[in-house]
Amino acid sequence: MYRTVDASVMRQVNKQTVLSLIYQKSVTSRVAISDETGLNRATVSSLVDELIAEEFVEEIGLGNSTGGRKPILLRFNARAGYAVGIDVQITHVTSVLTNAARDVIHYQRLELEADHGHYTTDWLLGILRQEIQSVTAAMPASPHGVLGVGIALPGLVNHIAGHVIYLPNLGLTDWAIVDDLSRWFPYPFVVDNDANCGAWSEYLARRVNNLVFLNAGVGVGSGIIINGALYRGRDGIAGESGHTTIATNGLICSCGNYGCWEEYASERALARYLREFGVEANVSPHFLSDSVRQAQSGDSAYRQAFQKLGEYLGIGLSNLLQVLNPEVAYLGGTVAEAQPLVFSDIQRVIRHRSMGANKETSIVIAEPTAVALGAAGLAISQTVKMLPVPTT
Amino acid sequence: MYRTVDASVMRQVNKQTVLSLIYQKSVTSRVAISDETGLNRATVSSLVDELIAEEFVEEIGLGNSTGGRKPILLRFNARAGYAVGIDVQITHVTSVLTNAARDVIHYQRLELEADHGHYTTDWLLGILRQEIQSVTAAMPASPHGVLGVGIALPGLVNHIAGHVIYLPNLGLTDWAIVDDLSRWFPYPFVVDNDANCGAWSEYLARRVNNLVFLNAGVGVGSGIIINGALYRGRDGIAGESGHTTIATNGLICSCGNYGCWEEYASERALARYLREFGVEANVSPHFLSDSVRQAQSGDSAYRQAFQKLGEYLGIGLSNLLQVLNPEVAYLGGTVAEAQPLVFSDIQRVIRHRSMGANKETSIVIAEPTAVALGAAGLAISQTVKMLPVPTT
DNA sequence: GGTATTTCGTATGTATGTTAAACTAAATAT
DNA sequence: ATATTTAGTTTAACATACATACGAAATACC
Repeated sequence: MYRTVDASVMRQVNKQTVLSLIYQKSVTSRVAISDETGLNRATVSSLVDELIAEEFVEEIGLGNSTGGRKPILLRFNARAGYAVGIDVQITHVTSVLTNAARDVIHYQRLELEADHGHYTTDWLLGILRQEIQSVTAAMPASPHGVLGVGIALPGLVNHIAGHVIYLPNLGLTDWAIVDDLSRWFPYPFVVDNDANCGAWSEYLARRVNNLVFLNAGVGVGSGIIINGALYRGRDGIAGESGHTTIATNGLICSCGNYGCWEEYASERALARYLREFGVEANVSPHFLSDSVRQAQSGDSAYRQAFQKLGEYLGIGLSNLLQVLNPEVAYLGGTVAEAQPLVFSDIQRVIRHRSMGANKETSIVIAEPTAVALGAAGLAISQTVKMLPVPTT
Repeated sequence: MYRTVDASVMRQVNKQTVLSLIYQKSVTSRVAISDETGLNRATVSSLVDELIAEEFVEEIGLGNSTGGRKPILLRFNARAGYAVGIDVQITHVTSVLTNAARDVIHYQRLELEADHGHYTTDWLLGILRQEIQSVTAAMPASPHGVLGVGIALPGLVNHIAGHVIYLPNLGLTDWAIVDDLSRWFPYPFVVDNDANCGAWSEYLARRVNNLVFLNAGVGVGSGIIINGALYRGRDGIAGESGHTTIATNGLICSCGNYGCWEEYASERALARYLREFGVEANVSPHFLSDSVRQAQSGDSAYRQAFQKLGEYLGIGLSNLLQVLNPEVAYLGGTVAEAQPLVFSDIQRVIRHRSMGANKETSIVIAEPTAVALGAAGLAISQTVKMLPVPTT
């Protein structure tokens, strides 16, 4: 409840500051850390010594002198441990193995049967087990081993309890997923919403303190970073921007509401636009990439459908910018693959619909692995307590 | 940049914790503080002694014993100093004088000429000077005197520089308001957006860590509290929810965009609905309260217009809930006066359009003085550094 | 009524941790 | 060769919270 500070908290905070700094920089030195943080050089020395003893930091030789003793270069020990990140989407599962510095060591993608029909927790548990097994097989030996396994899911998740609340596209509810996985593996597990994972990934990579990560695929959701921490809201369901109204009397949505953004800016929306232009279209594992190819080969129905998608992405993004005034907005999910076809329309609509400084907000396309990487990053952050903490 | 902790920061944080606790509680004691915070009793004693010396805390006698020595009761010294809060709206100006505990000592309201036409900074400066003068005349003597003057403005404000960026309804831009006021008074000044002030007021009153304050009057804006601090975004313009799209091809808004929420859920919108129902109507100082009276006297055009207003308030509020998942949403501004006429429609729409737990978010009607009180609260928080800080 | 017990608050000594300053180490500059 | 500069360590001083003991002042109980 009340946060008080004693000597040990003081040291912990300072140690976290030092490790975070080393984590961000590729290389640095004790004096450089002292200069940047304002901590006394003696304090930095003592903290760094501890971090070296814990094998989270390593000395990698001497740097260049500028007229005096050469600094001992310090680096975050990327090989301190490894983490697994798994991004579960309705059409495919992306898994990564990263080292502690979040470099991707191994990547794999599994297509899911589009017509599988009904999904069960057992079925998904089996897939996750297999993914964890095959990904960790690629892991080298290390002092800390598996720092954690992060799982990104498309829907509502109680990240504290490690429970699935509701995954609309998979039709799964109330599942103690972390408990089930813990029966099979001795690793620390983390589950979170996919957009939250994406947001955390971008935060760790660029340290933008206030950002929005839009995950647009079959559905649309967003992750929000505020003051360098994930913002989850009262019930952990903040960022459900896919189900905000952008057309008061618009199309009915799967959630029962009318005019939800998701109905206008998702893969499902793209398929509908295509049908409106006379093209037979339905969401499937390669639907989006196939459509991008069609559009790029010059098919005008496809081009127009993507243009419409871009405009609606712009409308909803503009709404997010107006409410949150973030430093950067990231566009991730499968829709990000359509960047060349939608980006200019997104930008145009934002410039038209946003006010003042929001017009200039940079919109950045995220890598396809962002969500899986973020899940791994969450797992690392949770285990290595001295790195940035996702929740305040 | 980097937050480090030494002994003095440690003490400062703990002192802030102690004073914040005393500020919230009506009365408490040293041991109770120790129990609640976990701080050692000796530490609490020492911190409380300092706070008493600074006259921010006072001992008010002995409490009841439960079988031992009676506790010395402690209380925040409400008479430590006073603060002024001024809420500037297009139709009226509300000013309050509060003591350090934010009890209202004096209140006054000034109607503004609706047909004044063109507003100037000199004109507004004159009004503010007069308000400050007459409000501080009611101020008793105190150890800290005027802790600060807070001014809430309807529009974009750079609260750090103390500059007005743009007040759309008043047509004022680029005004170093704090500099101008500082030439006339030796008080610490704070300016902020009106909705931010309202949000801060509700936070101080109830300590809800994540909330949204909707200020709906002639225009619509919102203030956002996240993790117990005002969230302002990159450029200090977060919360411009009045200019989010709720109707893609809707009415043109003063901002140039189409389908802004503000065009559907403000006093201007109410006037339009009334005209649609055949009633001659325009925004003026008493337009809203007059309309409420008309509706309550049974006029069906007015009732229907308010119902429509309620529905659209619900749509936009639902969007805010979906994105921010706050603990509570507060409805302030003049539109709050219409509570009996709009509340059930707001609730109904939210229950229909929001997902899961957001359906149950409590919507609370704010007092008409909330914004002015919040401006005073910001001024106090800025001066008395040991109270909750509005920005992290 | 006297004594034990409980609770509040303070005084004292200790532990922890940061800082300042002196010092050592090791480089470059002259 | 010597002076100067920069990196990192050692040492003593200082600040602060904490544990413990203690005194103050009430209630509970015989």
